[in-house]
Order: sequence, then C-alpha cells, then structure tokens
Amino acid sequence: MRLSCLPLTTFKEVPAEAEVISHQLMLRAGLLRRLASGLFTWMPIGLRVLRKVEQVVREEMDRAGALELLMPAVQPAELWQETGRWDVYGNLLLRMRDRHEREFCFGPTHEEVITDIARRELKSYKQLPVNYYQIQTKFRDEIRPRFGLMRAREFLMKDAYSFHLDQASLNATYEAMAEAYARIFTRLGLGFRPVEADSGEIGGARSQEFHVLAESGEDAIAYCDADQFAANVEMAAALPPDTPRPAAGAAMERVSTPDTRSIADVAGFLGIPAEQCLKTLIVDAEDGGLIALVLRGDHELNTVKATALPGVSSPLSMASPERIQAALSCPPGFIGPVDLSVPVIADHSAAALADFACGANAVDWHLQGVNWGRDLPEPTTADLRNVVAGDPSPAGDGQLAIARGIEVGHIFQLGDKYSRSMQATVLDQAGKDVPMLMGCYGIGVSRIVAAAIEQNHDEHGIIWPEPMAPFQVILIELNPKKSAEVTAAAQAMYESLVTAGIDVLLDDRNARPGVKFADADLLGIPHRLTLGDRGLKAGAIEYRARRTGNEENIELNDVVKFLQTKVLAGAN
RNA sequence: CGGGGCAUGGCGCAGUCUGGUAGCGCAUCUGCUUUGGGAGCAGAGGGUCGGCGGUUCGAAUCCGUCUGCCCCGACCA
Repeated sequence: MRLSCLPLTTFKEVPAEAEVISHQLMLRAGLLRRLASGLFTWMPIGLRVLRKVEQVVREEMDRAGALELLMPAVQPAELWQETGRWDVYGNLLLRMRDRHEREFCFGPTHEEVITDIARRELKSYKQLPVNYYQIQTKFRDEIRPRFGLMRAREFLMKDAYSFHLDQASLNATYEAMAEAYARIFTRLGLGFRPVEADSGEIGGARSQEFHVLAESGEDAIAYCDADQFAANVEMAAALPPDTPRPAAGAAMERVSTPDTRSIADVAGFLGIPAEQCLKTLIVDAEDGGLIALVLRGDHELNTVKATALPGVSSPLSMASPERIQAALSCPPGFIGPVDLSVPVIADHSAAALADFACGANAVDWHLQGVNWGRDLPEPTTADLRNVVAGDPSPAGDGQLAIARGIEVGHIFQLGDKYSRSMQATVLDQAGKDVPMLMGCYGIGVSRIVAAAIEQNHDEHGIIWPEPMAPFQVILIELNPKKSAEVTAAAQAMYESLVTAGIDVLLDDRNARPGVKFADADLLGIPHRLTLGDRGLKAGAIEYRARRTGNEENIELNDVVKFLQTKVLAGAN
C-alpha cells in the first residue's frame, strides 16, 4: 500500500475522550474512529490488524478440528424464550421489532442459535463430537461501555460451541481448546496466562479465562511460577498459615482510643502494625440477624468467599450503621469479637494472631494484647480474604504473585443447560434420546487488538507484535520532491518487496522526514526502511527495528533477503 | 441505574465567574524558502459556541429543560 493513496490523519495530541493508552494510540494513529458510545469504525490500517488477529484465530481453530460457520447477528425472541434468557438477560440484550411486530434481538452470544442448529442437524451419537465456531460481530448493550475497544458494545468475537455424547468427550475438546488458545496467544506474540475462573451461574464443571498481562488490566490475577498455579484473585484460596499461633505474651488491656475508627488510625495510634490488628465486619445474616466476619487488619474481605459461608445473606450486604448501633450498642469502628453478641467467623490468618488489638465494642475504646482461647472463645474459621502477594500457592509449591490482566478468552463447559431446555438430543448406542453435552469457547478478537497495545507500546506509539502488525515493513522515502533518483529507487524497492510477498507500506507522501519517522513510530510497524539520497549514494538503505531501536545499514541488493530472514523469523 | 465531570471549526484548548456579537496552537488549502526525528514566512478556508425554551436592547456567557460524551461502582470477550 502506498501512503500517498491513503488519507491518514494522525494526531499529536491525545483526544480528550480516550482514557486508556490503547484507545488513545488507536485514535492518534488513525486506526479507529468513534461513532457513538461503544461503537467504532475500524479505519483501513486498523482493520488490517483486526483481520490478522482473526486469521490466526481461524487457523488455530481449524487446526484444532473446529468447523467454521456463520450465524445471523439478529435472532428471534422465540429461541431466547425457550431457554428463559429472554427475561433473564435484561437490558444487556438489544431488542427490536420487525414490521410484523415480531420480537428480535441483536445477538450478544449464540448458544440458542447454535443449539437450534445442533438439534436439527445432529441426530446420532455417531456424528459427535462436533465443534462449531464463528467469527462475528456481537452487540451487548453494556451498562457502561468504556476504555475504547476494551469494553465496546459492538465487538468482534470468536465463539465456538462443542457438542458431545459424554463427559469424557467434552473434557477432550475442552482440553483441545485450552491448547488451541495457548497457541493462538503465543503465535500472536502476547504475554498471557490461563487462569482458573469462576464458572458462575452457568455451573459447568470447569472454566478457564485467558488473560493478557498488562498494568492497565481490569482483573487481578494471583499466580505462582513454581507450580503453574493461576487464578482470579477472587478465586484463589488463601491457605491457613502453616506456622502455629504464638503463645500469648501480653495481658488484655482496655485502651482509650478517641476518634480512631479505621485500622490505619488504630494501628498508628497504638504504634503497632496493621497486621497485628483485627478488623471486624458486620454483615447481614440469612435469618435476618447479623454475623461478624473477622479479618487481619491488612487483609481485604473476599465477597465471593464470604457469600458462600453458611448463614450469610446472599448477595452479601454489609449491615447498616443503624442496625449495628441498635444490635450491638456500638457504632462501626469500635467493634471487636470479644464478648460480641453475634456469631463470629474469623479468617484463618486472623485466627492465627496472638496479642492482637481489636475494637472493645464501646465508643472510643479498643482492646490490646487480646488472645483467642483465653480472652474469647476459639473462633470458627474460614477462608474469608483475598490472597495477597507472598501468600503460599494453593497448588502447594511456592509463593503467589499478583499481576493485572485483560480477559481475552474464556472457555467453559456448559453441560446440558441449553441442550436440555431446547431438547437438543441425539440417539445413543442404545437407541435412546439423550441431551448432548456442550462446551463453549470465546475469544474477544477486537479486544485482543487493544490488549496487544496495552502490553506493547512506548512513549512514541504502538509496538505491534509481528503477527498482528498492519504491515511488516514501512519503507520511508525521504524528500521525494528533491531527488528523482531516490523516488525511483524507493519505487523499485517497494516493487521488489511486494513481489517477494512482504507486507509493506510505502511512505511516499510529500512530507518532511520528521513527520514520517514520527508516524512510523506511532503506527508501530515492526520494521522500518529509510531510503534517502545519502544512503543511496553509498548503495545502502537504513534499517531500524521499532521495538529495540537497533539500526543497521543494508546493501540495496540484500534488502529482500535480509527482511525475509528477519521478518519470517519474527512471524513464526 | 446511582455518583462526579465535560460539551466552543477535524484535534487540543482559552473565553463563561463580571452579558456587548468568538480567539489561540495543531491540522487543512495556496505560494515561496526549507528537508535524516512532528520546519519557517506570507496568505486563505472552515464554528447556528450540543438542542430547545426563557431573561435581556443585546446571550458562548445568566435561568430552565433535554441530549450526547467521559470517569467511579455492580457485569462481561
């Protein structure tokens, strides 16, 4: 492609609407334009990136034996009513009516449609397993679209759905998809991690998310390199400390602590570390009463774990200050587990403390030197907290670290949820109708593009991983108006690169060198060739790698060969 | 949906408090000079100041109302 034929407008300044770096850079580089909230136009160069990602996904899905098809974006309400999701899905579903007043939605996902296909097409166990996939535009009317492509309302997704006679077959395809996903993200040149995830409402046996690691990621991931453990922070178990509780060394003492409510205040006032304090949270109980959850001062409550506790109301709700005052005769901020009139559940780490400080259940008073078993009963213990860096790995070997990630893929086992409600059955060996088991496997194709930028950029712009770069090479022709020789040489070089099958962008615009260099950096094309009169005289062209900034001069005649080894080496 | 912020040429902003008929930088167009990291000079085009209503002799500016966009929370590829 010749840049002189492409109306490309790049910005020096960051558009005010963009908050995250990927969104900013895509707007500045002219890859993306916003139409409305959560709706974007992929401009020509941006679309090339999207297509390259799509192609890698497609190749690996094909290699894993999945079958590509394409379902309609618009879906009839009847299918969604069959599974009950027409009512459950709520406002995320964009609904519409046709001229006959029939109800439709713009598909946010395709379980219903694919299950309808499966029940019509698949009649015998002999046809199983089957794994169908598509790469298609989805629409989810997100409550709050944000961060550009990261949470757009309309987005490109690869969604796959597999059908099986039995669990063993489902497991096999699930594993095959996990491997295919790992290959996809590896081929795309992304730093990623598969993590154990909450299977949530769907209730399937297994679920894994694939996260691209980036500072700006929305999700916190706990992982351990020693034993390969990785899970969403919400999902990671915090093990009880393996060292026994120290012996009590201090006598319990009531201390006046005027106006010190927060852990930070208390720890500061008493001159002790936060991990020597207890934090007592009062939550509503299922039976209408209250329950006290006790954590170490430096730990955070994990709401997923807390909700799962017997007796705790679901969803979790913190008791109001009024209820606390009424039931305990003490405002929040001075509550503690000693002589507390409601049930106490302590986190393992909190239960392992000796000589700790906590609220005295009286305004402006705390207790110090408190010990379980002596000053108050041994508590019921449970895992209540989020894991923190340095915690032992639940998999048993090594310590956890915390990283941030962007979820770009999710695989899970659906079981018979949809096949049962939609009567998608096949005849088994015994000639009996049985509902098929299903798996489902998603990849956010457009989100990958944003995630790649979040992970790969510098102060000058994007640094595309080779396999998704819009072009492999940018050829900059310096001062085209000044020298006919340079122009001729650039054209000849461009032609020979194209002939060699190299994806090259020729910057033949009549612009100053600085503009071209800046745009090349902003666009993030991995390999840059610069042809100017200076080099031409010496019979050489300058090469520069976007990521490293390394430069070298290449003989004109060697350029194609040089790039083929360089570019192809990077692409596979 | 709750909370906060913003809306002025394509982009970034000033002007709003204290009403007097719109300005700066970038971008765009023309010419000349320049040309290895976002050039200089001279000129040009482009804005019903988000919409509607009100106050006023007069509204970007004050009042009301609606809309759009962005950020923080619960959801998700």
